[in-house]
Formats: sequence, C-alpha cells, structure tokens
Amino acid sequence: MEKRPTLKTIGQLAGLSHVAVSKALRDAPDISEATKARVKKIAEELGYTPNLTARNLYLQRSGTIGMIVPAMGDSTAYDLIFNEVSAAAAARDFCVMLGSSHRSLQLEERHCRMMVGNQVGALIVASCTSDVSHIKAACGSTPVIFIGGKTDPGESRALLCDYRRSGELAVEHLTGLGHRDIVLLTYEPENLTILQKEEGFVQAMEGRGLVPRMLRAGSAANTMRAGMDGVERLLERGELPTALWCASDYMAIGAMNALRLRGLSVPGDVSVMGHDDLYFGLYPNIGLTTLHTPMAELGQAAVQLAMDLIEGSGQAQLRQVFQPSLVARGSTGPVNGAPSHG
Amino acid sequence: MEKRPTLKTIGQLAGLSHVAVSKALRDAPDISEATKARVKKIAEELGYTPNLTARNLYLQRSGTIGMIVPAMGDSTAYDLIFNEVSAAAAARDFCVMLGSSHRSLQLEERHCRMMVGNQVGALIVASCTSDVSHIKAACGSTPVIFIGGKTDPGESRALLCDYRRSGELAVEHLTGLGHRDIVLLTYEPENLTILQKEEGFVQAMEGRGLVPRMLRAGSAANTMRAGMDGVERLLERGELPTALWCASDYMAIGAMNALRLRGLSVPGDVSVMGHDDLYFGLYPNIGLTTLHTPMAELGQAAVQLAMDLIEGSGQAQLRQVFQPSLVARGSTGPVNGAPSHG
DNA sequence: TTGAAAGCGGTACCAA
DNA sequence: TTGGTACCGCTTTCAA
Repeated sequence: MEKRPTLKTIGQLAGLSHVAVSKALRDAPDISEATKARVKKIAEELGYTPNLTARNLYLQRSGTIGMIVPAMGDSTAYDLIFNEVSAAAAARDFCVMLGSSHRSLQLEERHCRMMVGNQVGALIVASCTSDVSHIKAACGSTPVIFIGGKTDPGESRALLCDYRRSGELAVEHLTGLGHRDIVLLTYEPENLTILQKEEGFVQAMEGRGLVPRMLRAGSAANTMRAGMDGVERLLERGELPTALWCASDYMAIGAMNALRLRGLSVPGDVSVMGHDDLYFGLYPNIGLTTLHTPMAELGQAAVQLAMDLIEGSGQAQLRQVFQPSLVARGSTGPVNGAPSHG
Repeated sequence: MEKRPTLKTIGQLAGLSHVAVSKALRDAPDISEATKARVKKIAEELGYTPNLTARNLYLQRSGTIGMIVPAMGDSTAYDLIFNEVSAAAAARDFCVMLGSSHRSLQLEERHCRMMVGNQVGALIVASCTSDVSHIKAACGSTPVIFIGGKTDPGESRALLCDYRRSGELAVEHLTGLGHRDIVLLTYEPENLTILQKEEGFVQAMEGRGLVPRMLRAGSAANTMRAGMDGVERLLERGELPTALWCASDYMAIGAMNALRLRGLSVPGDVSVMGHDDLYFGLYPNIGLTTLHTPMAELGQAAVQLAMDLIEGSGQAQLRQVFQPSLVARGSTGPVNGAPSHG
C-alpha cells in the first residue's frame, strides 16, 4: 500500500523542484525538451497520476457533477438518463457522483450535502417530492437542475417533458385510425405527469368533439397490475372501448395481458397504446405502439446545462421542454381491424 | 454566483482566525462555549459547508469510492447493486462516483483514470471483458474489486456468484417434482456465468443418473428472443421436455410466451424455471419460479470490502462467493400436473 | 482559550 | 531555462 507518487516524488528522482516537474508534464514552453523527456519517463515508470482534487482546489474548479435519483431501475428511466449523463460528462473530463435516495427525504438531503461538500460543480436532481426546499437549502450556491416527474412546473432550472403533448399525439394517432371511443387508463397521480397526460387527453378529445373517458386503476408502485385491473373493471362494466391509451408501457403490457386472457385480440378487438418507450424490447413478438420520450437527449442536455452553469456563461438554457414522439408498432390498428396474430 | 463561504469568511465576521473557527465547528475542547455558539450561528446563517476535498487532501483520506459498469439497466442487475452500494456508502459518509463504460474498453479505462485522479479510495468494477489488464494499469495502487459475469474466477479481489450451485438447485427442485427429462436453455456464452450454469447442470443431472440436455439459442443481447427461439427449435424437433431451466428470467419469460402461443400450459404441460429473480415483478399473473442471486448483499459486501481496503485493515475478505437460493412460484409443478390458469 | 506556522498536492507569478 | 514563493481550504501541532 505504498503512497501514490506526487510531483515532489518525481522531482526528487529527477533532481528538480516539483514546480519544474509540473511544468514539464504539462508541456510548458519554458522547459527544455531534454528535461521534459526525462521527467515524463520517470512519471511513466512511477505510474504517476495527478491529484485532480488538489489541482481543482487551487484552480477553484470542479471536476465532478452530482446526480440524485429516487432509485435506479425499478421501472424508472433514470438508468437510461444516467448512461447518457455519464458519457456526456466523461467527454468533458467530468466524473459523476450518483446517489440513490431510496425515496427518502433524509437520504436525499444527505446526498446533497455530501456531494456539495465534495465540491460537485452542479447537481442534477430527480426529487422524490415536489417540495424541494430541503434540497435548495442543502445545496446553497451550488446550482441544481431538476428533472423527473415530481418537478414543479414553475421551477426555474428544470428539464421537463411535455406530457400534454403526449395526450394530443395519442388522440391524433388513434382518431387517425378511426377510433372515437378511447379510454385513458391512468393510476393514482403521485406525479404531476399523470395529471398532464390527463389534461392533454381531455383537451385533444374535446377539441375533436369526442367524449374523453378516463379510468384510474391502481398506483405507480405496480402499473402493470394497474393495467390489468383497469381492463378487468372496464370489462365488468361492459364499457370496453375500441382503443386504450395507457399512461405507461408497463400498464399497456398489463392491459394487453388482461385482454388476451379474456380471448380478445390486440389490435383486432382493442388497440392499445403505451407511454415512455422503455420496455417494448421485452416483447419481441408484440410491438407496442407507444410515445417515445427523449431520455437520452434529456441526459445530454442536463450535462450541457450543468457545464453552462459551472462556467457561469450567461446563455444557459435554464428551462427546456422535451417533446414526445409517436412510435407506431403493431398494437394499434384501424377500428374493426383484422384479428392480430397475438 | 457568490463564492462559497470558507472558514476564513466566518473568521472575519466573527473576529477570529480560521483556525479557531475550524475548532469551534468541530467542538474542540479548547474553545469556549460562548465562542462556539457565536461561530456556529454565523456558519448557519452563511450556509457554510466544509470543503471536504480540502479536508481530505490534508488528511490523506478519501471520501469517495468509484464504481464502473458496462451499462445501467439494459437487463443487467447493476441498478439493483448500485442502489445498495449507494446506501451503504452514504451510511459511511462516502459518495459514489459511477461510470457507464457503454461496453467500450476505452471508456472503461478512461473512467478508471478519471476516478483515480479524483482520489477515489477504491473502485468496484464490472468489467466488459475478462482481460482486465488495462484496468489494473489505469488504477495503479488504488484497490479494485471485481464483480459481474466477466470476472476471471482466479481474480484475487472479487465478489462472485456460485452459478454451479444454481445448476444443482435447479435440478434438485425439478427432480423433486418428478421431472427426469429436463432441458437447460442457454445462449452464446459471452460470460463465464453461462458455462458455470452448464457445468453445474450437467454435474447435477449425471449425479442423479439422468441425461443432461442443453440447447444454446441466441445471444445475450436479447435473451427473451433466445428463449422463444429455443422453445421453437425444441418443438420443431419434437424434443420438448417436461421441464425447462432457462439461464435468465428474460429467457424464461420468452420461453413461456412461446409455449403459450402454441397452446401449451405452464406448468401443466411444461414447467419453466428462470435465473436471477429480477423481472418476475413484470408478470403479476404468472409467478416465475427462479433462482435468486443476492445482489443487494453483494452490493453491501462490495462497500464493506472497499472500506476495509481503504483502511488497510488486514482482515478484508478479498474473495467472496454468494450463493443462489430457490424461489418457488407458480411456473413449476409436478410432472403431469394439472393445467395452470396461465 | 486562542492563533501562528506548517503541510496536504497541485498551479501561477516572478525573480534568478 | 529553472526554481522560490505564495496560495487554494482545511487540520494538526505547538507556542503565546
């Protein structure tokens, strides 16, 4: 467990001061080529790596950004977003500190404090509540960028998705296929996203002179179950529509399951649409028509915004709204369509 | 964008030296209570947070550990492991730097170098190849703990899962239900884990005087597809067994799909088992019998080992092997069992 | 009870 | 072309 070599270590071996070594390694113009070569050789042999925290301490910079999420995986999209954040940060020589708050306010705040203490230049936070006063207090002057479904729409630094637009796109697609009887299946609105989808749906339906029907079944904790329950309830009441739009892909998968268990075909008897475009890969035999939310782009934009805030450049795009797009696969079809193979 | 307050800032306001402030905030015994109270009040008002990198620089400590994975999500278990690592690290006042290598050797090495430069005390790496020489070179004297399916079994610091034992458990469970004709469905062995499952399966079957049958169908890139293809091939050849053990849960879900599409019932006609216990939640109506791998425990153990290595305590458990356990749900049943509801 | 000095590993500035 | 000195923010040691 020998100590890591420092500039001084190298200097001693080379018979130079640590200052000269520092310059030599950074190819300063005022060091002879011979010395540079000698110094670099020694550094190489010793496996020298500069202590970036010391460098950043002096330069008053940060080489890291932080990210805090309620949980990785667990049917969220934060894994996708993180992969992009990691790549975009690495491209700018930044490391990412990531924390899982396990949906605990205390842990969320703790992560904030620890990361701020560890000098992250900026923080990307998917909070577990809409009230983020504890986060802002913990972060002090460190800039915070909010993402995720809990984000207050009035938040000044936030990357959002336009879920009202999702409603418009869903209705546009389904009515384009001739559907007029459409039900939106949602769950208990823990996030604002659900309310926004509902709003967009109602507005789009009414704008076309159609009657919007909605059903909230179950909770965010298990939306596949909620999708199945929703279909069961509609069947019991004899109120099955010709098309279902589900608030999540999991929910849509659950709905399709329930329909098939009752011997109904998708999209032959009922068209089914989802939202998020995260899980279609699970079903190689059933392409789910869904609304893609550009999580990769969001991750990249978050890093770009973080960098702008760190550099204090005035032209940072503080608020950005990302638009969903339709991904038409096989689970939707014309009214009275042919029975599917599924 | 005013600068973060430092000990000196507080000292000026309090009419004290930064040293006295440092002591006061840490409740040193040689500072009067009155001064402490005054200093703490000012620190509070300013929203002071200590610069942990400066502290650690002086103390020659590290407040961070690093973790590098091929990708978060994407049908891996690293999201689960990370959630535990994050919690266990936070409990010890450590932040976690996480990097996604996107299965690129270059990016993997880059993450290593950046994290080592940023003074992580230890690194937990799920490498994207079994040859990890580039990682070791990049890490120098920073201790590395290897996890994941690519880990060389001979690696000295590694947390592994006993996939041979999985084979034994699967065969034990299925033969206990009366099955004698069992097929192991795997895919192209990119990871050593597949080979180990195969070995364990063969040994367990032969130990019971049974003939082990195996089929490799498809690749790790889409194991659900592979599961479906495997079943199709068995059906074409008329070689369907009474029980199928699949190398992953995704694969098992694909296999069940394919069986049901052909009008066969699970477990009535064929029992199906998976491996990993990651995705059963997706199927509320079909409990998948599978082998649980203790990823949460593995994550906690990784952090514990990291701490031991950082502290240089001699009693670190350098190699640990985690055992799978059976999770019996509804997808397996006795031979000639009653038709299922699925 | 308080503070001055030194040092952690870097970099910038200026003198030799 | 080189190296000394000062400094980033913090803690420890030792003297006042």
